[in-house]
Amino acid sequence: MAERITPRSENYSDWYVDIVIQAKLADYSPVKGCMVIRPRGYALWEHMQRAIDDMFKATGHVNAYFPLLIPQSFIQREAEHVEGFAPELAVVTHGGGEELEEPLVIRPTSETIIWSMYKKWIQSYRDLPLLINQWANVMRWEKRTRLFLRTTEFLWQEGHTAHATAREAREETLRMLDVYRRFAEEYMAMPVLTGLKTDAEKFAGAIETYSIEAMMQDRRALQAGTSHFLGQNFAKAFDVTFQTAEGSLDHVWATSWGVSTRLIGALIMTHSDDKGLVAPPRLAPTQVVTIPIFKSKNKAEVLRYAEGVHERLRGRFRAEYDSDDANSPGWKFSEWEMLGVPLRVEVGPRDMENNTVVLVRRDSGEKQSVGVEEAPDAVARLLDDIQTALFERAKHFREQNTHAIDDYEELKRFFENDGGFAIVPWDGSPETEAQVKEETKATIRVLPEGNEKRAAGKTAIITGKPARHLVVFAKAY
RNA sequence: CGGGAUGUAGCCUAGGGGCUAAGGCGCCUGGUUUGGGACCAGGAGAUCGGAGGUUCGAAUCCUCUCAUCCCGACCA
Repeated sequence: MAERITPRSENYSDWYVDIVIQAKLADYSPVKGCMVIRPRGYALWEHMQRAIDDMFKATGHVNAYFPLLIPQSFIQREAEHVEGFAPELAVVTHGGGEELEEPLVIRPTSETIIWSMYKKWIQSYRDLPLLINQWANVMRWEKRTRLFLRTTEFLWQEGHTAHATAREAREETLRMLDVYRRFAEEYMAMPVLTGLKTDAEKFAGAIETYSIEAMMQDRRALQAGTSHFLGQNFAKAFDVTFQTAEGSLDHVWATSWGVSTRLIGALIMTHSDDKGLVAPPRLAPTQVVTIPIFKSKNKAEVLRYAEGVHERLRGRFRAEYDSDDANSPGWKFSEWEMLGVPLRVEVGPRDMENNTVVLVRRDSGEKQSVGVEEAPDAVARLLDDIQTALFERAKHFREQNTHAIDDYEELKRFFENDGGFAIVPWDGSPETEAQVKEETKATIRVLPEGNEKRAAGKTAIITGKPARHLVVFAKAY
């Protein structure tokens, strides 16, 4: 058959690309590094957006929209920020057939334009906190792109908040990190580690960066969301001050946080198999597909019966019905498995006779027969079971591939072989971090909460000094 | 950005200076089928990734270029 998927064991990268293309999630565009998100991929994004957006609203945030184009000088206002982003900016130099007086950059992120506006909107502590999110596209000129994981243009949300105190801003940073963790676990069925990034890995312009990190099936880490405590860096760069209740003038404290269409890549690499996409039921574009199985002599009756089954399902679930008689049932089974539909309902003459349907799970292939009356409840129950099973399976996989390693030689061997997450005592020095990266390609993904206490009494790798942190090393995307 | 590989119909592949570019899958029409990727017959679909060059003649040789994949460098 034409739609062959490269097995994961043969070539993990090819497998990933095959899934994206053949599950019709995205396609290459004529422009290097850009991609078209196809309806099935975009539907995944829409379901993600809805869930995340609801969580933002529930935590007091509102949406707004800031422009795509930013004066080049804005990016240069914050020293670290300009250094971090300069190499990957796309710059507009001409408009209306004339060279622009000042070039405009296409936003790689919107801190600068947003803070230039916050300066106008914030005068008093009564204007704070300001909790704004935007859903937008951004552009970063990446040298090596991969569908969903790293593309030149991508879709994301970026929250930008302003607070009266450092404490409030820090709380916000952690609150949103927790929103991301909950979203990843509850909707994507993707377990994540959370924690602080090292200075080497943090956002350009942040004081502290936190992230959620997931383990893909090749045991590499994927940073799936970030939340930054920006301190007063941008407030100072854009001179955003407010008058306190006591009458003094102070710079505003800031956070920013984002997740992107990269989450779709994370979802694919967390759950899918050699038969195609496996989508968690809560986000799956189609949750259940009904496939009638008929012979020419009973076609009309079976179709009538199957349509009745579909009718029972479609109000309650994202349901499809595939009665096309150009393809055999077997072909359809494979096709819908490729597309990642969590549950298949097979309806044939035997079911019609018994007034039953057959339900088949995408994650396990397990089949069961239920009465047609109970089908909707059974579908609901199975979708929940699949959601839970996917999470548990991914969590088990991560645990199986997470090891505490105290010895540097052992750490090197670990990353030469299968790799995974290594919990390692670290002396806290950038030199040690750089040496490990140089020699093993693994980086510190996060410093988990409370790691300092657990590091007590341990000896750091390489230097043999007392460990200050117990950190997670992994090779990353 | 450096090294490697690959671009021939929607997809996969054959053809490596010479006649009308070949096959499989998919697609269209008709018929038979249908509980794990069905079958028969007929049909449509290609300026051989793009540009330039060499030649009487280029899918084939040369140069440049674009894209994708792999390995590295880079990557909040």
